Amino acid sequence: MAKSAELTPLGVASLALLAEQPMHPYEMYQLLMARHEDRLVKVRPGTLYHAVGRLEENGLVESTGTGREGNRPERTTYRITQDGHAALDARLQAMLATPVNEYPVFPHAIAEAHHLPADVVTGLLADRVVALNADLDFLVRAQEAVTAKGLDRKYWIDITYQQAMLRTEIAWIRGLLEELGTGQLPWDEPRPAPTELSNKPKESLGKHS
Amino acid sequence: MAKSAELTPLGVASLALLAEQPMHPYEMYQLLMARHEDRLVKVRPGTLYHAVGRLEENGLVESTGTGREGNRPERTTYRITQDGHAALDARLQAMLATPVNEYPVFPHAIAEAHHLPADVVTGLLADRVVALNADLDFLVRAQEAVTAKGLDRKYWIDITYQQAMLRTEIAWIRGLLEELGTGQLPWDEPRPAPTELSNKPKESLGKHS
DNA sequence: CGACAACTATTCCACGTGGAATAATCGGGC
DNA sequence: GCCCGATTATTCCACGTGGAATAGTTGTCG
Repeated sequence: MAKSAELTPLGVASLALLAEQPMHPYEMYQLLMARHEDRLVKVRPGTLYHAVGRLEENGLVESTGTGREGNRPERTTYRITQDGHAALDARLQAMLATPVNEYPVFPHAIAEAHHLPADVVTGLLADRVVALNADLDFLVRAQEAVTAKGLDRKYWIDITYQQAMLRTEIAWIRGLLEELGTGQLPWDEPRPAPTELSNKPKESLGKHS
Repeated sequence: MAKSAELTPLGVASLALLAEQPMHPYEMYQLLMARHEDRLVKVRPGTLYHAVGRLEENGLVESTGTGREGNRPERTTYRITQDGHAALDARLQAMLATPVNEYPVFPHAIAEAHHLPADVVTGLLADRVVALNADLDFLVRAQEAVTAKGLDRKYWIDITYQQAMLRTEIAWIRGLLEELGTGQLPWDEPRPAPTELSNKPKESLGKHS
């Protein structure tokens, strides 16, 4: 059990799988894919092995022997430990309770959008709305599929969350497009003063990182 | 001008600054901080120097001589190139038009939340709502401050976007808390079957990465 | 006027990720 | 019965990030 250093998202996903049942890494990969968890966590085979290796170094999982089937490379099966259960719970609690800024690119993009002319921006945003609608559609289908299957709702609440967020983004962009179209929101004027770097005290409004 | 390899967020921010005016890296750092752009982009002094160095390798910026003031370390001033302007525009357009999955942790957290008992989850979510409300408050203040200052609205539309998203998340969580409270959404039953890894064809619903 | 904190300015190292490389085996068509 | 592509299963390397380390310099409080 080395120093902890915070679980990565893939670490959490792996631990959660091992909490259900012992497995070898490739089986985790298959399960994650079969359950479409790659929509929630970035899953890359290479990264997965590293993630599990780290879990082992930190004593959160341990290998329960290595088996071989035919002439395939050796597979190491892992199981979760007591420490692993504790770490998983702790991390999950933190992820639920504490919002963190993850620096999504879209807000950054609109903040810098004034570098582009208004008509270009409207075109691009219209494209985005189309793409977002496709995503939303997909989520609605997914929800239908999963309800039809009778799967317990607590296993897919994230779908309703993503729908809600998507709908809001679409609505917000539509509003912006409207304002740009009617000229309510002026855009293409030249920028005022280039630099400012005065020495006003500036109350330091700290936020969570 | 080496191979392109896609601009990082900090690369975009740096380029955008140099599009206004030539500068040395530390000045960029100061400007980004003064403008509170670190709310939109992760800014770390170390990373900034690397980012600018890479921009130079790729021919997007070039140094316009190195000056020294007193006995301070040497400062290299950079300016944007033609290629730099093009790359910035291209990247901005892509960021605006194309939604990408950035794997935020909260959806992942709620998807795994069934590992925890219902009353714990409600407590954690209540905490999150408090924190989110504080964030929202902050953004409302920021908006007031910036309107009072008479700053052109196109420079802070991202604030209204973030408010909208925040409000939606809060509302969604409140809804979930309601359902958990009334027992409308059952939670604490034991999980049904552990593994499934059958071989159903499973239409491959591709999405943007 | 001396000490100490904060700012200026940059470099360096360890870590996690993504993607390619490897290699053997299985399934399907001709 | 043989070839080809997909699947199984894992390793390795290059890159970007975050945080610490460094070191001189300005401002401030007693």
